[in-house]
Amino acid sequence: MSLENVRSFNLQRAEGGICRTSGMSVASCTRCKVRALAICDALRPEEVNDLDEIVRHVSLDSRTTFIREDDPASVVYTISDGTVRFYRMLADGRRQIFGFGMPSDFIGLTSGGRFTFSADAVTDVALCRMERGSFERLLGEKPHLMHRLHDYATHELVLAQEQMLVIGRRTAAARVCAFLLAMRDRLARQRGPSVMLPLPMSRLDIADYLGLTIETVSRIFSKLARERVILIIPDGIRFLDQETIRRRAED
Amino acid sequence: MSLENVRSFNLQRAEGGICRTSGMSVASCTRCKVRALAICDALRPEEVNDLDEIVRHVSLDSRTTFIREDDPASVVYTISDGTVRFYRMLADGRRQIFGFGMPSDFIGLTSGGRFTFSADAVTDVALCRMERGSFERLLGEKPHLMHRLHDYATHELVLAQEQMLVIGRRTAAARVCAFLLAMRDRLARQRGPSVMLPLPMSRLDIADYLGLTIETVSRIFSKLARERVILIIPDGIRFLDQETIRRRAED
DNA sequence: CGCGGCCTTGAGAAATGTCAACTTACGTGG
DNA sequence: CCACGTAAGTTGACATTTCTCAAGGCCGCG
Repeated sequence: MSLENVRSFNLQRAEGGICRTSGMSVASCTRCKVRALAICDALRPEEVNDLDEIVRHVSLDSRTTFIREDDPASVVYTISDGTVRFYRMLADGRRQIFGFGMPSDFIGLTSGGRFTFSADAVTDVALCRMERGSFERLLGEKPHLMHRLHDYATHELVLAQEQMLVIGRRTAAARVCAFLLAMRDRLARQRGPSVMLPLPMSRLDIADYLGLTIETVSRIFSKLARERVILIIPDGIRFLDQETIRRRAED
Repeated sequence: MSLENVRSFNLQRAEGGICRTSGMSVASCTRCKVRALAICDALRPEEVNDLDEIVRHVSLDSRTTFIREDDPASVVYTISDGTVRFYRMLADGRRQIFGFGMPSDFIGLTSGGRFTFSADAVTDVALCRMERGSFERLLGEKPHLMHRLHDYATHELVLAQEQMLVIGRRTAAARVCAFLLAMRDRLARQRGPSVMLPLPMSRLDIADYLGLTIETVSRIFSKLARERVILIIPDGIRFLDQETIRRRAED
């Protein structure tokens, strides 16, 4: 391991902790395209107005860091568009990405009043921002929302445990294949099944999610492409032989 | 990686899914020693009777498997005594332990109606068992309990992410040191600080928790002992130089 | 006293990381 | 529109960590 693991992440800084508000941001939750998948779905149509009261729609440029580890967790978000990465870093620059947030994902499960992770926009991103106080008041009034949030947290826990298994006990090639399948399944739930898989995150992001180096990830992508299991296209891949990927994900 | 990763885990089987009921099992939640640390603490003293109505106290011999992956998640538990391991296994015998359950821990955060992990008693164990239906009814009646459970789930998620960082980005020695410190802190919350750390789980369990092999864990324990950083004692260790362990946990 | 389970240690193998060079893609300014 | 500069990705050669396999030690229990 190199002593100083210096890497340039080339990040923007979100001004004053809040991000520029986009022109699109006045849209109402009523017309939200991802509501059915988000925790907001727990509210009945007539309750959605209560959401509009506390939501501020914000847009972030790609590479913007909008949550920093140890920040007071005074806001929560729902992602309405784009991809986000959640991570922690070690003093020497090593980074572990905990997951990628996609539209409908909730951001704000924290313990002890502070964020235990940082978050950046991987692509341009649109978020619904709520003050934590307002959100918790709403939770108190709407048991269904509380219940839905708890289900979400539990699901995230199951995913985190699955990822522990992937990182702790699978070979490098299996991790990459498991990642591709998990991303495909996630996207399918949003937009239906497809052999095209957009991958907005970089190889370095994938490496830091899987506990590998960028070179190892790159070699495995190349090998899969050479064997005609996937086709590498700009910002994504196309699945050519899903059965082989499924098999490799087990190793 | 060996093709067949055969290991003998030497397990008992819990009869009929339920375990022998011990003589001690009639004790009431009112006198429970771990209630203050468990989610039950969310209930006011006069509400604890509602718990007694739905709790069955059960005892398990060490090595008993009492939850199997994919079982319908029809019960939940709180651990009142002993140590439990939670894990998933791959087809070839590789195992990832997600965590060790200790007194006051809740068991039953599941998504989709089935357990996504297995659980064994590491030591003899005492559990409070509740039918999931009864427990969820209670949750519905007691918003404070629901809130407390959600906090518990969120905390578990934060711990799982921390463990992802440990497994994905730390060296073998750092993983072992981080494990020792985490176990110490956890025990300290229960019984106050101590330089004595009992380790009821085997080296194999520790290896499967840290994504390492038993040999690697053993070598690191030996090295720490040779350097007088820890003292290895039967079923545990004694900390001799905590500063060094803290430093090593960062590598 | 002997057996089985767990732990330890050593030697060599394998997987993955490191370092360095090179290619490709893309946006910007001349 | 081209040329350049930068960031991202790829590939090769070599280093290192961790794993694998094998042997032996320790200890509690029948």
